[in-house]
Amino acid sequence: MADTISTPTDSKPRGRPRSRASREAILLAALKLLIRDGYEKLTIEGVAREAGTGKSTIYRWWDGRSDLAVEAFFSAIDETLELHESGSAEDDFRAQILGMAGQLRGPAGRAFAAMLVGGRENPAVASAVRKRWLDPRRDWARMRMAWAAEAGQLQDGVEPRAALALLYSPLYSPLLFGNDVPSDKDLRACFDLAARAIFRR
Amino acid sequence: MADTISTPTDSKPRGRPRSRASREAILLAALKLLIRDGYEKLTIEGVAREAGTGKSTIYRWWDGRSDLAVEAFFSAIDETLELHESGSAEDDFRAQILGMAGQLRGPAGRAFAAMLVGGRENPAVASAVRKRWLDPRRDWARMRMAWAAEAGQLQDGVEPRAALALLYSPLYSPLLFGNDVPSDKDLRACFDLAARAIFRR
Amino acid sequence: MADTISTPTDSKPRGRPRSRASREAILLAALKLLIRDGYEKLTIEGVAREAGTGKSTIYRWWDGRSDLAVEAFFSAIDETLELHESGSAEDDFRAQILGMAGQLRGPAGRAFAAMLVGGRENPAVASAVRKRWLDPRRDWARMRMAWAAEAGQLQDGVEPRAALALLYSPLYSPLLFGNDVPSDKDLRACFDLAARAIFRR
Amino acid sequence: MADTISTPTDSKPRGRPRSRASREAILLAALKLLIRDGYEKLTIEGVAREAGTGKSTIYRWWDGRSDLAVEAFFSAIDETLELHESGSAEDDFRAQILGMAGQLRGPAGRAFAAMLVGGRENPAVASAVRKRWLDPRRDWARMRMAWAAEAGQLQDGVEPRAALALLYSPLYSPLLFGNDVPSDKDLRACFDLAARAIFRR
DNA sequence: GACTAAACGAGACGGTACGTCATGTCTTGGG
DNA sequence: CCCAAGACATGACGTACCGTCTCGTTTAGTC
Repeated sequence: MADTISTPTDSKPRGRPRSRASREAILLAALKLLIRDGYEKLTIEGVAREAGTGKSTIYRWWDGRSDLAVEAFFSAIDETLELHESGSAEDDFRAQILGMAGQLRGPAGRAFAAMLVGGRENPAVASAVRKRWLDPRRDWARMRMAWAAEAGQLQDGVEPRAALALLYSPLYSPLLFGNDVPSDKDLRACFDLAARAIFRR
Repeated sequence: MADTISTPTDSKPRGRPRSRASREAILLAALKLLIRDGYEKLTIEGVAREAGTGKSTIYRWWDGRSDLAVEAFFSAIDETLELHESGSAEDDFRAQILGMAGQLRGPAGRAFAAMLVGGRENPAVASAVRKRWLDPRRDWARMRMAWAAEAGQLQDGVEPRAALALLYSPLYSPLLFGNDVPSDKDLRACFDLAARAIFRR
Repeated sequence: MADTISTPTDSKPRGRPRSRASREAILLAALKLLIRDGYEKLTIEGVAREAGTGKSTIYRWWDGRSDLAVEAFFSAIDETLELHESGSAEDDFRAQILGMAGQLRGPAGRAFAAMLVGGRENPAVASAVRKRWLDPRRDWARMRMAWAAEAGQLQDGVEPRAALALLYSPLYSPLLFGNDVPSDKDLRACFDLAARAIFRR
Repeated sequence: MADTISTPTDSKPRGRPRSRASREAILLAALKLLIRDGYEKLTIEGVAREAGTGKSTIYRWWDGRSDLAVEAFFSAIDETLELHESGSAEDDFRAQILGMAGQLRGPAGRAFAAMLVGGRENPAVASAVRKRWLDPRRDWARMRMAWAAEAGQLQDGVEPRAALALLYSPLYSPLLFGNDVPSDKDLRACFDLAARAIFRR
């Protein structure tokens, strides 16, 4: 750690260092426009104008608007993966789902959906969203579900895959139709219903 | 329609009418490109080129690409709303959901998602899809659910709204992440799990 | 000529016809900027801005700035090739050279030189200038010189090629050094000197 | 003046001295690109790339591409002003003109013309070329012509200015049209013709 | 031998213009 | 009157250089 000599990737950053201010201005501008006008109307020139930078600075660091949109989005939302690991699987899943809803609620959710849109065309976006959002949450969920199964907290004959799909789908599907993430109240109702079929209490 | 004998594409380029042919060529071309390249890369010029028509002919009948995409999509998929009304609400819902999955499976589903999600910017698209696809099915589902409630087929304390969300979400949500509609097997597993919590049997 | 039916290249111009107004506005703007700022600072975007047209309209009809500059230039100067064919070769050449000087004097000459510059990179420009300006004048001059030789108006041992070079070079060479075409007075002095060696009187 | 020790502006050059290697690499690269691609396509970045230096090193010592091009050109050609001062003005002028042609022949001549003519916009280029090439030669020529006049070697009524224009123009004017400097043979023919009218023999 | 200061390579910065492409509108001529 | 063809003004695309500006690294002389 203290060893500055044998850092594995000992890359000397030559040339003028990247400007933090520009980077932040660009991401902020992109997010603003993404939320205000939607993904389809997000233009690189617009972002450059809004951020007060040159286009080349954007193209130097991002591959295009989809790439930029992804990073703008993730730079803005609270991406932290809160792990709730009490003894009760049901409580843990409920807490996590409500927490995710909180993170995606409002403009952030619109931007999230907007990006998933962009991702349809550009595989890189989809994969980025998957990697940074979906995968960690899915991995945690699978693990937690496996643990619950071991602990005998699942009802008989419950397939973990189907159970996870049932628990999480109501959170995402409204985004497909241009709606926001459901309210906590609605989400709770869905969750409790699903939980009836899944968890042993 | 009845005339199956005369050569199928017997277009005598003499004289006047081309209206129907153009219209169909345009819709076909639009669908082809929509499926092949996705919504975002669908261009009016591309459609005109593919269909061998002038751009103005497209603009005369449609408002823009979103409008065109919607109509192209619905002109192609089997939009029929199959109503299953046996005595068992569970059977009816299962049949309908699996039927919808069949309609949306494959390229059609991708186009569907592309439009839904790509049309987020243009409210007209979302509203068209809602009007032609979502609303009829939701209306039927609400009605069927109310009927089931009356008939005492629901378990105690089941909120119809939440129940519907739980039943239908697993069908749609994968579309948001660039995946296809789930397989019948997966869908069945989800449905059966949800049904445990919802229907009295 | 009057036969409108059997025109050899009977091309039916489909689509919207080219706009004369745009064409003229573009050429005028190009000329204005060419003269004001020089060839090197002539930009397509500048011309489009000045002319109030789109860039694509320029690119649709011209290959680039050099091509545009050529046409702008020739659309503006009096390109007419005045043929002076009196009995005296000396008088004819003098008249033609002074006439050319008149056409190239002032901004036009600067533009002419500017284009020859542009032509260094883009062979098309050089060839265009050659074709529309140089060649006709050189052809005439060669013919006139041959005629003079036949008529015994040349002194002994005068090579026509060298004689032509001697007569015309003083007109052009100042352009190379950023100067204008010489004054009539200077030109006359040069011409008379050369004429001493060339023409028999 | 002869004192190389106590130069008037005896500035002690603190810091790292200018790198000769860089300077030369830059000039060489500039010349290479100037000849290969012409003046218009000469870019600072291209030179820096070719020379393996940073752009700032170029901008530190030159004002821009025109300035650089001028110096690159003159660093390469044999700029020496050969003075031929025999008793015969005709012989002296002929020798000098043929000598200049030799210096300007080939790629160097193209570069020369490229700069002259490409530098039309930037007065600095033209003036530099004038100062380093044209002026010394013109001064010598004027002097030599005056001397010839005094010595009675000119024919009656010969204006020195016109005579000089006549003698030198055929050398330069082809450069304007993208051609090379004339061959010695052609140049000789022109010169001899002009000489007939100018020199007394 | 350490210090100082300018020149060096590298390359990021805000820009301008490039030449291409799609937009949605318009204007023709022909069937 | 409809329709293909296609010209039009607009504006974003992604690229190439511009000339300026940091950086960390040489490379002399001066202390």
